[in-house]
Amino acid sequence: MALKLQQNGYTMKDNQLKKSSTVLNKRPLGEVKSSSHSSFKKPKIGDGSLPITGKQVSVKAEKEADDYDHVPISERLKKPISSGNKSLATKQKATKVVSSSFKKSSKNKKQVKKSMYSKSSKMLPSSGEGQKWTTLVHNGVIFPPPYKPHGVKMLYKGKPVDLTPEQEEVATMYAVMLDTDYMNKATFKENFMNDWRKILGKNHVIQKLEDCNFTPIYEWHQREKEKKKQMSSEEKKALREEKLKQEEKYMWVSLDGVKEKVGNFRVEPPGLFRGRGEHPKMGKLKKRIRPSDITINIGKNAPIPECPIAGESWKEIRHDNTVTWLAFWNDPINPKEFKYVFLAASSSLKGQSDKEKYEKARLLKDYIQGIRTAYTKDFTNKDITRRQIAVATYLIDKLALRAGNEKDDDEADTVGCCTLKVENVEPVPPNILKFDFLGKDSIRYQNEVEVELPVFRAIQQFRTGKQGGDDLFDKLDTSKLNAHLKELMPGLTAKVFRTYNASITLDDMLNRETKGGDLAEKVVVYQHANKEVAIICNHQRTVSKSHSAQMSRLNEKIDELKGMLDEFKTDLARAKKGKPPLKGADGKPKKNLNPEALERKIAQTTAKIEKMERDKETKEDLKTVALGTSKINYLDPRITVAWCKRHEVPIEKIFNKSLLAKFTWAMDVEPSYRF
DNA sequence: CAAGAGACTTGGAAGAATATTG
DNA sequence: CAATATTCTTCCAAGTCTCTTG
Repeated sequence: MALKLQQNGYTMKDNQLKKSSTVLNKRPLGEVKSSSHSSFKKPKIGDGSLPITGKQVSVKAEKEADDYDHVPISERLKKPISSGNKSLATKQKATKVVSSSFKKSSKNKKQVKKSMYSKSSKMLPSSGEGQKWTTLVHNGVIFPPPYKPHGVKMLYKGKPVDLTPEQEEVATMYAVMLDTDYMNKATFKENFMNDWRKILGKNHVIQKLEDCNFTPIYEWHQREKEKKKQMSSEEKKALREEKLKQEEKYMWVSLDGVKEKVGNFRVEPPGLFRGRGEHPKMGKLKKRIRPSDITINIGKNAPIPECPIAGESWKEIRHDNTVTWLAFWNDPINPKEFKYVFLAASSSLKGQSDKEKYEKARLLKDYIQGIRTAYTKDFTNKDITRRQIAVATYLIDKLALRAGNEKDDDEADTVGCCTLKVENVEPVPPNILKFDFLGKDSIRYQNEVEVELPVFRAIQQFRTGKQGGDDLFDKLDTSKLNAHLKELMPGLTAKVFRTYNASITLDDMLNRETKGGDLAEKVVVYQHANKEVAIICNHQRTVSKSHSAQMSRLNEKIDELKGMLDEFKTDLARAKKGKPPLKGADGKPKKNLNPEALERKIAQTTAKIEKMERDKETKEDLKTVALGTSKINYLDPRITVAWCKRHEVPIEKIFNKSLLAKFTWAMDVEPSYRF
């Protein structure tokens, strides 16, 4: 089994989370990197651009393997495993496991020769508490290119204005957003103008936004976009490769000697802050980040990345192996907060904690009965805090609400469970609760649920004597709630319920609803379960601009097919009597078909209509539901993998390339796995 | 224990790439 | 094969939760 997990050069022991209290220690490094596994670590490091010192890792760089990364999986499968290139062979193997449709897992278990690159000797199994890595080598971050002035003049009171490049840059940020909804937001415009004015200077010609006309710049930008689109695919490709070449060295790190992908190695470019919902800071200028804003975290013996901007230097270098970030800078919009550079989701570090997340959720399975019994009992506890904790936990469990931390006044006004306001929950006798609030990302949550009478009464009572804007749970916050949850189960927090409920729902539905049928039908079963979870978690998306047009086009097509069907039917009736078919709608005579042929046509058309009706229905059904978020964050991939194995569904039907990479750790699960 | 710093996961939208269709 | 629809990827905002400090 272990051999199959090499993509990231690591394996994980099953059941790292046992029911003991030690379980929740962050990363049992010793276990993860036990020497028996580490000898199979993908030895690929360096690639020549990562300057790895002998001290860091005693492995030679292997260049060739990299190009291989860009070969599609299907292509890779065709190539024979080259025994001459170890890293290539290893990689291939890992890929094969991922992409094969579980024909026979033992086939993939061919022994890999013990690698000379084994690092078991330096994998100190006793790595300390909270330690995330031993060696870390990377090249820092890449900066967006400096601003290139275009010289297109905007108008002020109808007259062209000269702007310095700095002023023009900010004007262009605004002009480019002329066709967005932000133009209808007074806050956005005001914040923008305040920040732009600082750059224009006090006595600039431009004083009022209302007198500005950005359309020349907007139109210039549209033309540029069009130009880019019209570029021949050959030079598009050349451009892409050029970019890739530049970024190549920033894309990878060597973590404990293993080559891993970086997530966001590009420093965020300057722009206007696009806050969601009614964010008080929307439109503010997000200033350019310079090297002197950036703190780098890197292994002690690794060379300090060269600062990519000549004459400038990093703010600080740290060697903190208790964290996973490679770099951070302060968010220019909210300087109290940080922007981190982390490894990609496909990295072992992320995979490791992802697995731990699901193991914790599975642990909740064993406690959930007791927890539910306990909070049900507490619905009527005479201690109001206990009562509020009970009801809040109930809502988090039953409705998959988020915890609801306190928010500052300079953020959008959204709520979660603990921050629900009286006006967000309306009790409708006898026992219905009507929820209506803005949650994360200002996504609206609207739901009417029937609840147990004690819950209903408790909510009524929490509301009495309060204003609409007052906290429903006035005795509660997330830290109190989580502190309580931790007493019920080690490591339990509010968000675990979301993971648990999402995954258990998937597992349950897949196992109840898979009834055989063909591949397509099974995929539909999966999508149906996926949709159910997305609804529970309130994962929404805005309906696409062209949705209604698409729907009416579908309707037209269906009508057209129905017309054809009618024609076939009359023709059939006539053919049975030996008469020729009527002329078609276009007036042209039709081929004289025999009744059997017409019967077939009718059957075909009927099937086509039915399929289109179904497609139409699912399309309408899913127009506001986002399936991706739950797939990425809430559904234990092992449920999916095991189900695919049991029902001979190729995993690629469910997971795309990135998900396959993200979930390598889940690929060798037993077909019998249940959440 | 309240507030704040810090680090990490989760989220929808926009843009890019790819597949489908007319 | 161009236009359109779908899917994937990137972007970065917005959450959760822990730990430290006073």
